[in-house]
Amino acid sequence: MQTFTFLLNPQKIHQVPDCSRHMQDSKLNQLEQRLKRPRSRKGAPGILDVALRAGVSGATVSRYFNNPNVVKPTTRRRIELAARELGYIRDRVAGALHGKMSGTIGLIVPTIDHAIFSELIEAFSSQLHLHDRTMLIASHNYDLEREVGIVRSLLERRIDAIALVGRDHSVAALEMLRVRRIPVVSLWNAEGVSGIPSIGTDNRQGAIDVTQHLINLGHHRIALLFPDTQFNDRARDRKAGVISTLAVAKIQVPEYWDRRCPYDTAQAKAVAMDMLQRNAPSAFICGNDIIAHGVIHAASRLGIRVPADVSVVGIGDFKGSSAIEPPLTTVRLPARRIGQVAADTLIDKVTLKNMAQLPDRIIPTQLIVRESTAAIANG
Amino acid sequence: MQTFTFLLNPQKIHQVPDCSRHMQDSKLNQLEQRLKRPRSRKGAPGILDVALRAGVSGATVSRYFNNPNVVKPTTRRRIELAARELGYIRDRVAGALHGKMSGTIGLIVPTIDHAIFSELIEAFSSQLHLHDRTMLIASHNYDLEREVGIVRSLLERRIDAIALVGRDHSVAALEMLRVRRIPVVSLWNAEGVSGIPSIGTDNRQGAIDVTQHLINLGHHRIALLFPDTQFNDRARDRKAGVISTLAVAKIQVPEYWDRRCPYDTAQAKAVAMDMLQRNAPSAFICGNDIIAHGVIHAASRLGIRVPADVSVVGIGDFKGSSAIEPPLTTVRLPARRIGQVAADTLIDKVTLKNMAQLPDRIIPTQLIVRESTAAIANG
DNA sequence: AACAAAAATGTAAACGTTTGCATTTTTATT
DNA sequence: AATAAAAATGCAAACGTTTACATTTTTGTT
Repeated sequence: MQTFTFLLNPQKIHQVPDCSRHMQDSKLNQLEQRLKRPRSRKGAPGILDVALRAGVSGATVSRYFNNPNVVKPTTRRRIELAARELGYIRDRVAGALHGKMSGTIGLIVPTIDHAIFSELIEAFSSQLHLHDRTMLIASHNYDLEREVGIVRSLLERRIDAIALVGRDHSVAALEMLRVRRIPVVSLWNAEGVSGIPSIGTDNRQGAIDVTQHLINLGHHRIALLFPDTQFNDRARDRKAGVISTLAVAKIQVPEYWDRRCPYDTAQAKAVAMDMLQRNAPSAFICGNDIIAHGVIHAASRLGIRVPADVSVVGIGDFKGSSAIEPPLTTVRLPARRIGQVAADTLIDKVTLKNMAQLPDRIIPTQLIVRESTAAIANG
Repeated sequence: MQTFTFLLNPQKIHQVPDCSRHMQDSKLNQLEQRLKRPRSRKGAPGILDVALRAGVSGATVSRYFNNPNVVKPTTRRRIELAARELGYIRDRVAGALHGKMSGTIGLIVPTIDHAIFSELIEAFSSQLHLHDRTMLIASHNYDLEREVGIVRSLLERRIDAIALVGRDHSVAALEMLRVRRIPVVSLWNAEGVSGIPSIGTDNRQGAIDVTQHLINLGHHRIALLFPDTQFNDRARDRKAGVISTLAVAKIQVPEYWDRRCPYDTAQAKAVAMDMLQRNAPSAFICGNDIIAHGVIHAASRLGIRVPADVSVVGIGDFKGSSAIEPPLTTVRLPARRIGQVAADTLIDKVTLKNMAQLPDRIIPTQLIVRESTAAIANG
């Protein structure tokens, strides 16, 4: 609620921007310029305006902003006052030019518009803001070619560090980052890629947990509904976990129960309805909660009771999974935590210049048993 | 998939940029440094390295990147080659310093982790990328104080323009933007704030449409489930639309059917269960789809049929609203379109420097009648 | 072939900070 | 009070581009 007073000197005089040898004029002009108007672009005051007003040199003002305690308290107050009166805002761009950090950190996600990533993004962004950093974010829609362009674009903006979601990345992008020694972390997966530390969760383990849960309940007629695993390492890991666990229990999934399904509730619902009407399994394992929601809706539409007639598990514990009817048994992925840890890690790396390779951080998943699963009646 | 070869020319000789008298050591160091590594920060080549390799001046290289068709095709190719060989990446920070646009545009949203905003964000971001711009995004969680800090922070990063979601903004923030003549648009609402053009949708009209739909079906025992309207102008507009439409139809909403409900399916479910068990209305109007989902789940849990026993409408047409059982009658808000138009508008304003006040853009809503509403049996 | 006009390129001064070094002021020590 | 040491400040050269303006090269015309 503080009031800024923007002092604009009305009788601005601008002389010719004389750029030639004989410096006499030039020097004078410069001086004049500085006296007459709040110099610098767009009428915004610069560090020198503040300095002038506070009766110190620009260097001192700069120091005041970067390391206040090296300037004398008296001076400090004068600068503070001057800055406030002029409505001064630092220009980090100019600062960054000088080899300083830009204060921006990049985040590349497959897509922003996705329940689980938006949680991650929000957490990452908030954590950065807490430390006076800004986030540059971009999405590539699972297109590694685009990822290269995005990395380049972020590099052009001098990001100090970058977080990449997923394990599959374009070699060119990684190489650009390596050459420039930009700290990188890989998010979401347990194990990272060559030389890139990862902060993530064990997707495989999460999948194992829900599968085992179903097996424990006596299910063996189990259907799988997973997204395309080719360009999605999360889905790949999860499905692998499911398959291996089922194998241990000697459960085979016939081909017509192993269906591919995009990340979309409506489409999942359609696929599930089809399956439920023909040859219904006793349980569905879904690649993520969004798909699981579709299955539950499909059952609801067909009057098939969950969990009495069919059990459903998801992976993710998205918003809404606890509220759906019946509440969904799933495995919680610590999206917020990952975002937060990622931000902290990168800030650390940047400020401490600690180039030591960090160990991977695995943040555990958690099986959440709700009401969409039950033991089969005739075990 | 192309391979970059990073050719580092070891025996580069550069003349001493002699600045100052007694530079002996320093001079040596500098020279040494330049011999040892491809000059400039972090081992990344600069525009001058490219120029040297291509046998032209830095100016020409700069021109090549900013306006290729002013350099002769022959030269163009040489520069292109040199840049590729060195793995050169432009430094927009340095460019921006020169008064050029920074190429970044800000977006401030109440929260990123929100179905409808993340759609908006994704669209905005994609559109910017299409035009080689980058998005700086931040969220303030409905805290106007924080908004000031965020605006300042974005300004420090020299954003070229900014989009603000909502109509309520801190005066200080707006003033900072005004002084620096940063193009601003206000998103989401039909009418903007003083002097700020808006790109949005008529929330009021959307609310009127769903309400009228319900009235047409013969409902008059109607309950309202809205978020707190104090810091949320969208919710405020919507509720106002509902109330006025009901008033025209001479329908009163008793206080116990006018309930406040946060933006959360689980909590909406709880509130709705309570209402359905005591004194059930014949229809629910929900402030947004998320809340409507909660109501539908509540009914499902209690064995109350939708729409046979109770009708439910939402506002928003979020992902999942078409797949829920029963599919939700709601009004579609053109989030993606708003994001896209916003991006285009701001880019236009920045590049054309067209400071003429733009007219507000109202993108229409659309009533989507699905299966969660029905005429009441005993009209 | 000579010349003017147009196109391409080079030169060097900005852009708004930061920071090493030099200088001044303050504080502590005798 | 004189001096050394420490703290505070000032000076001016970076940082890596862009862009007037000057200069050179190319093109077109006769």
